[in-house]
Amino acid sequence: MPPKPKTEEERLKLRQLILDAARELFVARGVDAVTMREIGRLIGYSATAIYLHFKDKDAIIRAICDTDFLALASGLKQILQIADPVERIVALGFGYARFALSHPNHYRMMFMTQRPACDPEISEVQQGNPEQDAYAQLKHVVQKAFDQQLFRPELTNPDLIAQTIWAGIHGVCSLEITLANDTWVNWCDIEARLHVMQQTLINGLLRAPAP
Amino acid sequence: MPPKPKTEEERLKLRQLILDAARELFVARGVDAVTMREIGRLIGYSATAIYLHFKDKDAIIRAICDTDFLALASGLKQILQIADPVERIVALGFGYARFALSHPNHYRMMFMTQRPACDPEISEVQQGNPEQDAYAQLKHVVQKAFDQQLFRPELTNPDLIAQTIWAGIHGVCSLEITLANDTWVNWCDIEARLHVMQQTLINGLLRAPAP
DNA sequence: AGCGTTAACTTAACAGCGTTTAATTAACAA
DNA sequence: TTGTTAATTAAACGCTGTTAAGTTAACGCT
Repeated sequence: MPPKPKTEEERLKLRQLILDAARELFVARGVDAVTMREIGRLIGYSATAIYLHFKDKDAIIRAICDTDFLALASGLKQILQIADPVERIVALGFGYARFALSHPNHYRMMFMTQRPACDPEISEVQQGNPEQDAYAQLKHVVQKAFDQQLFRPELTNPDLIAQTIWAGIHGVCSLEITLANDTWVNWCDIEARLHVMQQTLINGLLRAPAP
Repeated sequence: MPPKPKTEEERLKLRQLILDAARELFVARGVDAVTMREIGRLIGYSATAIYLHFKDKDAIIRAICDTDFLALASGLKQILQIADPVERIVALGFGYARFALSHPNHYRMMFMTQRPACDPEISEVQQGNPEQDAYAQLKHVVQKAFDQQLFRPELTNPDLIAQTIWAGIHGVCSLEITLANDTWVNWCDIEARLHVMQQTLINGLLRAPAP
């Protein structure tokens, strides 16, 4: 409604209000289907008011992604405490997949559309910090297993191993998200697909065959 | 420019002209960035002329996808003649990946955005025909290897195996397409990633360890 | 107290989008 | 020669993200 100098706290509160509304709409119907005017309407402001807090729509998306990268990493954090290195990798994969499949529109936004470069200057996520960066978690866990020489001897690059695991899980999840409702393919149950992928990655990467 | 009753042949020619122009633009800059007016301009017609041949933009996309599904399957067809069943699966994976990585915008259109349901009524691609359907090719090749009991005994569903292979290759390609320019991850060489994924799938799925 | 400045916010407007409607034009059939 | 009709376009609609130009109310200053 009316203009009144706001404290920094109030400004942040409105910023968060915008983010929450945008996230809610994005998650429900996808980024492209949501309009600025709609976000404004939901929080009781005009669309242009949003531009006082975000440069453009992409900035909102980036900010949400940032938060969600943190949320993803945070959700996986406890898995790092599993003792067995192999079990830990598998658990990380399942945790990641659960996130992807239960927040498909989030996941699409984060990993299935080229993000606007996610400027590290701006991003609050500390790249490489396993507390905040899910890829760093995976890499850390893979490195531990690598140090114990659990992988096949021809695999000499832990990064390559981590990226292969990621790609495998991501492949299952992203195909599910984009083509689940496609009649073209006679899809098997998603849980089964995920499980077989996990087993295949383990069997294919580890030195000793799984019990 | 002007109006003159056209033969069916001429109509098809213009239809194809539209498709070719649209494909060129789509491939170069992605579906979303290309406008109807732009397609029209490229072929020397107004934007609205397109609507005499296609219901809407989605219809163009569908038609192009259809053609490209055929092109993909056709490009992979010769691989089916490889004798060794394992070698054949690997070659199919590489062929598929080569298509994805050398036509990223095509691939994005075909496998990374939920297509408008690709009505089988309209589609000219014969679903399940290995001559025309790349997934049918994979399934066929996997089935052959399955019949020879090359896969691990716990893998009792050939569909599940095929879908795992697809997901693995797709995971590598789609991550590359969407996140290659992302500074977040310290990406290994794409060829290396692809190769390790192939090897992992083979090692992880096959009964006997690879030589 | 009154005046200017300024922050917060809105309305109006712009350029562009996909698409629809209405108008134009040229060739054919009668 | 006149209608009819197919091919095409220009104009318009409602939408988008975004910008420019107001409007309004609170504050600091004289």
